[in-house]
Amino acid sequence: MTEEIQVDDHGKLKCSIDYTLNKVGGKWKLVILWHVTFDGTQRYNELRRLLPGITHKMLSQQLKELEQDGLVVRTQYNEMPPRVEYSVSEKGLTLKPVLEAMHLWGTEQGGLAGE
Amino acid sequence: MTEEIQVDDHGKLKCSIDYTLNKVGGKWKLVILWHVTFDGTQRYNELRRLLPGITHKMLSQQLKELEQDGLVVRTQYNEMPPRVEYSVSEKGLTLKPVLEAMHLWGTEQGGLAGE
DNA sequence: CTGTATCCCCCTTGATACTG
DNA sequence: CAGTATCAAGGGGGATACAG
Repeated sequence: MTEEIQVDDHGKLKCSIDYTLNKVGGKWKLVILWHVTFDGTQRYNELRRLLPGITHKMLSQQLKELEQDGLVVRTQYNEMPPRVEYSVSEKGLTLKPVLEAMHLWGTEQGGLAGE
Repeated sequence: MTEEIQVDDHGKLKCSIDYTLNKVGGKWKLVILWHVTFDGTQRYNELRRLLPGITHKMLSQQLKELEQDGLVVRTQYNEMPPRVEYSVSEKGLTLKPVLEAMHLWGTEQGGLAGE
């Protein structure tokens, strides 16, 4: 299969894997999606807690991109102090198979436990 | 699920997604694995053709890491001119569900075709 | 053909301070 | 609490040359 490789005008590869990586590639996005998908709606600071090592800037940046791509939903409550919640969108839920496959692989390959 | 977040001594997240990203994250590895998995064994230069935009350095570097992680197998023929073939390993095949999930998602979200 | 080594630029990321 | 702005630093990645 896949004998025909799709290439655009600039010579860039256009395979579906590539497309997916462009949307959710990088160090953080899939982990963020994992949490909002399986742990449910999270506040901004809760996400910080869940993602040790992430910086302020990275988190807000990645969240903004995920929101712009329609993968997460941002809900702001105009209270004092402010409260903002992030949840997975319908579209974001379509990534569940990807998340589950990666979770399963990481688990089976010994990613967790006393290593 | 997953209320217990695994963290190591250095405060780094230790979830299975994270583990997987460490092994096959980045711009190229999953695409390389896609090709050797579904298009079969490939020579070095064939891979270059299949991955428009990749540089010499990146390809050999990524291949080396994939080989060291046991995900691809490198076979060298001592001929003249040299010939080296890369194929997916048994362990590499365990990533098939991940590749398929990402391929499906990329396809459904309109990653291919006239966009 | 299949790499490795070197140099170097730039882009991502981090740290910090500031805002609503 | 939930961000944004700014600046600086580091390293990932590119171009090129060289090697087996």
